[in-house]
Amino acid sequence: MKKTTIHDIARELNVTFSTVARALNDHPAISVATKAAVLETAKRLNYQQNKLASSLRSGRTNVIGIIVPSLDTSFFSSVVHGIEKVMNENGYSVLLYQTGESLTREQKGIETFLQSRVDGVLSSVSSETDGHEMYAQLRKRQVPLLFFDRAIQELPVPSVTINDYQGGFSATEHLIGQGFRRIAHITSDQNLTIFNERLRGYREALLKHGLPFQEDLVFRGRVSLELGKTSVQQLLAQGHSFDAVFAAEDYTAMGALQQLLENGIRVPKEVGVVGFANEAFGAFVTPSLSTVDQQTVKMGEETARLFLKLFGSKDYYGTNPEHIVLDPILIPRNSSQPVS
Amino acid sequence: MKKTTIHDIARELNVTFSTVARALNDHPAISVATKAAVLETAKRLNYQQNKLASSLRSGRTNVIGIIVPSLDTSFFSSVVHGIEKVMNENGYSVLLYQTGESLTREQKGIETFLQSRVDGVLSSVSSETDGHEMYAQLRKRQVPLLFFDRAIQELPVPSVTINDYQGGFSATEHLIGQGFRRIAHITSDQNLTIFNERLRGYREALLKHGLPFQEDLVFRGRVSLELGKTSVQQLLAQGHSFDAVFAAEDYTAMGALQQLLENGIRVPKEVGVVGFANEAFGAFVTPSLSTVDQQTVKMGEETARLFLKLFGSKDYYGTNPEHIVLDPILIPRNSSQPVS
DNA sequence: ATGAAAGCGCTAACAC
DNA sequence: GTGTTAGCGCTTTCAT
Repeated sequence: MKKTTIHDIARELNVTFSTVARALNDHPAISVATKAAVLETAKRLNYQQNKLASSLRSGRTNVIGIIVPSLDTSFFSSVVHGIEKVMNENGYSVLLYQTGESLTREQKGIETFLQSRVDGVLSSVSSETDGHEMYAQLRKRQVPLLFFDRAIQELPVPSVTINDYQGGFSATEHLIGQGFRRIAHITSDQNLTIFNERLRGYREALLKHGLPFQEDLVFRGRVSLELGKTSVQQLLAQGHSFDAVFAAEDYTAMGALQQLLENGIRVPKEVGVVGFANEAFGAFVTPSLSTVDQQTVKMGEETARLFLKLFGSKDYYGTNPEHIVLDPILIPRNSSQPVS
Repeated sequence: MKKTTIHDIARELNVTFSTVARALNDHPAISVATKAAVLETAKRLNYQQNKLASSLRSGRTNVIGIIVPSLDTSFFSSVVHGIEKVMNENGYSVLLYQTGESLTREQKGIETFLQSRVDGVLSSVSSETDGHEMYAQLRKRQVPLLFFDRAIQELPVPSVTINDYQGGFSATEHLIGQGFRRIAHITSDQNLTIFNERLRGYREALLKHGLPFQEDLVFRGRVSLELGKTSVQQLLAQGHSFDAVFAAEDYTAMGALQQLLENGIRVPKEVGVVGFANEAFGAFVTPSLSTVDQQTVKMGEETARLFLKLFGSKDYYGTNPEHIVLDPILIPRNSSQPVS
């Protein structure tokens, strides 16, 4: 089946193809009659506009590109869910690119997006310390860019993030409020702002309440169930006195929780545990895991909305970049509340 | 910054743009010298090929469209993860469309993909009983189509699914093997093949082992934690004698598990529970939840690979459609094993 | 090995 | 209100 073009419709109706084009794009200067006729014929001939041609000519694709480390995590898939939903409602299509935390692939993704002439790029970066140049490319070419969750701070680019500092702070303060005094922290060695900020929140909460910040209570590694377990093992083996664990990520918290229970330590009676991310399993485990919700879907929606708003304004890169910071929500559950 | 085109490069080197085009696509008939020069100049001028133009001309976009109900579920996001990974490795970009289980939006998604001239569509349908026509459109236009997980059986379209029948069968047989005899089943009222097949597997396993299939032990609704709870409540309230629950979905199984425990019923000692989907939480709850793994990432990868393979062959719709059926994997955990 | 020319299907500026 | 015209930036065929 040969594809129908506006020329086919035009021939059928004895008008020129530009009349057809106008009818299809409901241009103001078009008679009701021809418009109706064109629409009817278009439907009859099964016409589908060729967006390649229209984008090539008009310079707009109505496509945005999303860059994420991986969809195989509930966090990013849920953010992408939110982005796609809102963008789609506003007539945009979404190109997806996973980097697997690789800078090379991130590079390639941006290049592809550039070649596809996307109207914008929404990215959660793999590394904040590198990759400035490729993002500068986007700016040079005037392609709107927005960071979500993970931003390169040095770049003046709009962003939607959550207040990880506050998340770390309120998680820690919550533990303190529950009577815990010697709180260990398990975090990532990835040197991403999100983790550094959670750590900073942890530290500040301690200091605010007159508790010492001790480096030897901070454990780092690739956040995972495993890291949670080994950290607790070390804590125990090295005879550290501690009465709570705040892990910067839920799987890690889960590992800590499991290891504590395995060692016959009662949670939250003897040791309190708080995680971060509000993974689905937290509500179901015993004791249920206290955590910090990151409002993932909302982050996606806000990202899309901010993009749409800024894209509408004349000069995307002209004005001071807007930063939306979402408030994380502490979800106190049983693992951190010995009393209630 | 004005975008660089092959004409700019040509001008710079005093050759025609077609020479440049050839160099860029490394055409065989091109001198090593000019090719090097072109490549150097392209890099220097920051040239990025315009895929819109090239696709418009060549008729290939190297873009495929994916249609899923929602990314906000671990199942589909994980499948999409697998698809994108493989497609990307093979030089394709991925357009994403979420339907939210709405037929209208599915319709719109396909239309968008048609207009974007994607090289193929990979879809997990929202409804198997409707939407034949829009998928027929794709065929008419010779756009390769592949179903994954949820297929429309009546349509002769290649697909990658899992053997839900076997999943239901082995889950049920496992419970029987553990000594359970009166096994209730909780499933969806959505009338999707995947659920019907799990039910069929449940039924056949019962019959194979000389146990009666009883309609009043089958509960239907929107699969969810809630459904699991209410089903168990009904089971209990109506005084049904039962000693196990096989839920066609993990959250539902979790609800059942919670309700059982709330009623002081010991799991798996008194009642065994098996779910379906291998959600992350299953490994962490107490007792850990037996379930059936669906090999989500593998499904994505297989989907992509099958597409690539078929796309290579001359006549996509000519031959008999190939169906890949993955084997689900029973994951026995504590909730179903009173003995071990 | 390179050049010339046509055209993919559309948008948009300019006529009438 | 409709027609005419000129591209958007590339691929591809046919010459040379």
